[in-house]
Amino acid sequence: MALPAESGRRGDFLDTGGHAVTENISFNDFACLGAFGMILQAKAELKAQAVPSEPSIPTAEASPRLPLERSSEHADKEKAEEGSATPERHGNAHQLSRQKCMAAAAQPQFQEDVRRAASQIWDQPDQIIVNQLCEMWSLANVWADHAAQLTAQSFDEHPVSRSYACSTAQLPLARQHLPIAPRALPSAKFSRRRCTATPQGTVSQNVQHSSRLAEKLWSLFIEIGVAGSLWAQFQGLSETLQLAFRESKLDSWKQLPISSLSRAVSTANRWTTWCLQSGVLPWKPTPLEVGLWLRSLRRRGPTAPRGALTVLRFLQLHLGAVFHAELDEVARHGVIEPGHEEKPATPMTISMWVQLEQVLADTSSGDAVKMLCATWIFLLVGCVRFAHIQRSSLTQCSETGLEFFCNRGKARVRGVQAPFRWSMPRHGITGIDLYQVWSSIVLKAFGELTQLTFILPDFSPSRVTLDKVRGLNAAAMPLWKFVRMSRTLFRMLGLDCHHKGRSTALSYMSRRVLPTLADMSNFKPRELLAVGAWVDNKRPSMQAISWRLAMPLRYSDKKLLVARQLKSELVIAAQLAFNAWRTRYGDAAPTWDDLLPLWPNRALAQRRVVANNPRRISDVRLDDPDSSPSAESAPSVGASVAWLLPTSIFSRSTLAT
DNA sequence: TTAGCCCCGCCTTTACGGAA
DNA sequence: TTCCGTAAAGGCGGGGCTAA
Repeated sequence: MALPAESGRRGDFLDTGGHAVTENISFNDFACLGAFGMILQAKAELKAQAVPSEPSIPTAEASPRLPLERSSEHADKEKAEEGSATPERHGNAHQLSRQKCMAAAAQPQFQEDVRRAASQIWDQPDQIIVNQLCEMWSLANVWADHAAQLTAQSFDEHPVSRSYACSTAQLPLARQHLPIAPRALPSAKFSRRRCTATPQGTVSQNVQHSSRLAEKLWSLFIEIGVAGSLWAQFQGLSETLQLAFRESKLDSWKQLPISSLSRAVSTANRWTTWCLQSGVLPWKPTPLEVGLWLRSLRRRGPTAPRGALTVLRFLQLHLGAVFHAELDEVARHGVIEPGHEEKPATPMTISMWVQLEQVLADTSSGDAVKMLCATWIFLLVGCVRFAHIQRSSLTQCSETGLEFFCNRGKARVRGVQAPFRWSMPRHGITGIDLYQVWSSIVLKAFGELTQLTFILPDFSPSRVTLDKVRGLNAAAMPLWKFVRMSRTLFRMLGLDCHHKGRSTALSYMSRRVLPTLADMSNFKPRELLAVGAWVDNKRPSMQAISWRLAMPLRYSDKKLLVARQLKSELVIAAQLAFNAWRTRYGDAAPTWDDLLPLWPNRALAQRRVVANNPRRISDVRLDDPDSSPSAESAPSVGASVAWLLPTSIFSRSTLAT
């Protein structure tokens, strides 16, 4: 079989006998191949599970290499990383992959699936095509990895100098668990407090607020009246249809976040106030007048004009207000000031990570403190946003990992924010069982986990400081409170977190850790994407790569498993590096840069992950929907427990936003 | 393929009313 | 008087999309 000569171009695929399979396979066709290729791979693995030499993580050894032209420097580096990978093993892995594909293709139902999928591309797919699809996928997957990696390297503007001087022989026999020294909290008055549950909902308050704001927007629509672009159509409707139009508008606005609605209303108020003071007709402005208003906002901050222009576009779209936002005369005033530099949150230090886990493991820590610490660790090892954690339900628990369902993601597809699943390792850098600690508190307070649609419950009573918390509310803690409570906690622990010169507790401190470690581990582009879907689209190469690589990830049946194993690998790597640091330098707190020379190679970390995963998740996964956990069945550390939630949970609406 | 814009949810800060 | 709860608004991150 031949491969397309150049990435992204159309090309012919030839079978081994030199016959053209088809002409001009486009990238879209290739995407389709990827989709059912994943199906194929999943089915093949089910059949091939008995093969003992198959590693749990897709390592370099499991992927046959293509004869792509590569620089010797790169080849040397990769060789060093892969360690024990040999041509023989590559060949064996390739052969195994082919065998698995053929085994899966022999199943009648699967052949039918592939035939049906193939018919979407070719009019009359025959058995040859079906068979060739199997083989094409195994090579295409590897080809995509290499093409993406080479492209990424060619666009890498600021290559990081990495050192892999620390061989496995130099590392001490890394302990599976870091020592968890008893750590007395500075303020003992709240440390032993246990929490009780207090039912409380916030849904109605949010709905009422949304309704109020939506009504205000409708009032603006009426106020704009004939000056608006939608008014003529609206007036042409019958009274019944005008009511229907109003209802549809209100409904659509209520679906938007409250912050967006309130921003639209307040910006409209500021605009009309300025118009009043400046003698401008607010709903019949000239482009010059709108531009001058945007320019006047510069004193509020470097991005204030851009934010205002965004809202003007929103008002144009939703209310029909005419702000001429599409004209350059207006838009050029709504830009960020040149020279403005973004300053993202600094990743949490490894010392802080360890310290939070030590507090979590300390039996003298109170429930509120433990819940805060657990949330920080969840954010870190899960590599998710705080808002997503607070919209997530635990759906599966195994010996080595947890799987969650977030009922609303960030990405929008035609205006709809689709839900998504995410996974994380069950154990932290110190080896602590995160599920055990978290679930014991939640189960004690609420009696069960299946109805919980958030990770961190709000504290009760309201309006109290951390030391006076008595219980947990059946509602998600809002971000502002998490930040405030965390600042208090960090202050008590003597942790110093600053951003832009201010003491703070940015949730992104946690979320940026694993992507940083993935970079230190020299992850491949697709692996980076799997860890946190962290895409730098300001680099065009990465945008293209993210599209290309997201496709097979999206369709992969094992993406959660792969993501969790990659996250586990990073946690283990950090653990090994930290142990090496302590062996050499004692208790001195290292930065991530300090750990770079001690960073273990990937093969070592992967072996450790495999050693820690005695059974694959597919082995312990249960299909019994009644096996949901309860307070009585809370698993203990090391227990072989796995369960699934009933599917009905996925259709449940969110508690609070 | 690439550069760049659009859009909007999320993050963070600030200000203020009011409860403790 | 202190500090908590909340709203408002600026700022940031990143997916979606398209013209060149």
